[in-house]
Amino acid sequence: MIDLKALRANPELFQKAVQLKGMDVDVARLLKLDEQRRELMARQEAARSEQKKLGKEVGPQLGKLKGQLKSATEEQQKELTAQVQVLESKPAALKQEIHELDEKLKVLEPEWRHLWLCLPQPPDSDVPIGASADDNVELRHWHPSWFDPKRSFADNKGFEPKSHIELVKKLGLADFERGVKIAGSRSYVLTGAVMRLHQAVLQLALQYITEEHGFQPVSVPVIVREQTMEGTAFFPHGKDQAYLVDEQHRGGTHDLWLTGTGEVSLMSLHADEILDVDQLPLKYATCSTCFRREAGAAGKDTAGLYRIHQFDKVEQVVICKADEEESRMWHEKMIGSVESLLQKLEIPYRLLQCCTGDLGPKNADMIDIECWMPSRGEEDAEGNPSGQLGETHSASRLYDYQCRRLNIRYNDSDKRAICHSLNNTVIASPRILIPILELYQNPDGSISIPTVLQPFMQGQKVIA
RNA sequence: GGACAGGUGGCAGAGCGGCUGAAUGCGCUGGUCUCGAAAACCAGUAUGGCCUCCGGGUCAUCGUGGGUUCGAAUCCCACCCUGUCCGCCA
Repeated sequence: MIDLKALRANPELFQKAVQLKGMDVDVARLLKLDEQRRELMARQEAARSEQKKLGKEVGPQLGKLKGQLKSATEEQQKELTAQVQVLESKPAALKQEIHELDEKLKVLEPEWRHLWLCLPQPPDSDVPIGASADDNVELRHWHPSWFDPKRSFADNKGFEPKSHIELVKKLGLADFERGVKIAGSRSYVLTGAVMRLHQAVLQLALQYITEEHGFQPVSVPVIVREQTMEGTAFFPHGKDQAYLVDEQHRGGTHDLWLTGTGEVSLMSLHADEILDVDQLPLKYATCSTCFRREAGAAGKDTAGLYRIHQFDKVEQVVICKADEEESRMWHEKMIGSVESLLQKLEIPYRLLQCCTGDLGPKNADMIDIECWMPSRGEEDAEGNPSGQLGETHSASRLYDYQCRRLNIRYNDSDKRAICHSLNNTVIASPRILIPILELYQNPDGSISIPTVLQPFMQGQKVIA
């Protein structure tokens, strides 16, 4: 959410932000509604002020007159009633005026508010301008010595790769058919060692981020109120992507929503709180099940574990002081910690600087990480895939955009300010199982378990 | 799911139609006193919006939303939340 004062002072900046992000928000209309709203409110306040003043003068007199009415003769009653009417006429007119202004505000406010909520965070000046993910810019890449994605899989490992789908099917450790039978498209069942591998990678990530990087582990709700989705700025823009728990339909008082990321609840922990500067930065991590409708992705990545409706994710957030340097520092730190985790897992990856068009409404800056997935990409004449990088991580910097909506503030000596927030994927599984399963496969279809994951799998070294 | 009780400032707690943005106590901040501290005493101490000639002005907020009234923390309705007991249950 944008500071309306900032919008009024510099509308061009926000007009440009809308354009850079390829969004459709009528900034001029918002400004106009904002002006109308303030004008109506000013008139209403003046009327209320008058009403209050008048009430204090007239009220006691009215009380007295009405008291006298009870014991008055018929003649006196007429006289007193007339006096009451005179006294009541002016406040009544004001009441009517206030009511009418109220009605006008009620008409105007929903649209005003919607536009305000839709107004995006301007991209940072150093974010490259671009229309879509195709314009994202590679920052750096890394790979372990034993696998260079510049060469083919066969060149690296001496045999042609199987996809993670083939591998787990052959091992009998995943069942997509039954997943679909139970829950519909993009559903899956993991079994045995692959289920344990899924748990292992999550455990490793949570332990790593909490113990080595000092993030506080928190277990949070994944079914939340609409205001929680709105406060974290996933709504209104991302409403299509969230599953609705339609409680009203069956007589409940309010609906609930399934969260698509642990960020929603982690960020909402301190909604409407005024923190002390000494409490900052707050560093939280959670492991939560994430639900995504994948609306608009029909026909895309339909097979396997890449694009699915339900997965688990270790997510980290930082709530810090309103300081650009500090925000940038945490962004770097979080990205660095994920890089080092991927290096422990020995997965080739690259960092992408997302361009303006790929940022989403709430981000000032976003860095994605893509991991090497041998089964993706074009197939050659023999049907062997080229391999391709696939998105597995995303690190966002939001300045005060999210905390303003959530109303998370802090006291610093005699100043009060809105906090900054950041969030980042530590690991999302099963998607991360794709590079792990495919890169660590052996010619016989067995899968070696990465060394760092073995302690989380009772020392098991191979899935066969 | 059933039956009660209750939601007021940082905390405790009064108020139950106008004098109440709110008594009192605690806490916190500053000051007096003191070699220093404690105690005592004095003063200050909610949040947000709008306007401002930057002195201030004004409105809203006593769980939330409606209503009654010239006027609501106070009366009425709905909802939310918390506590206690019973039932069910991972």
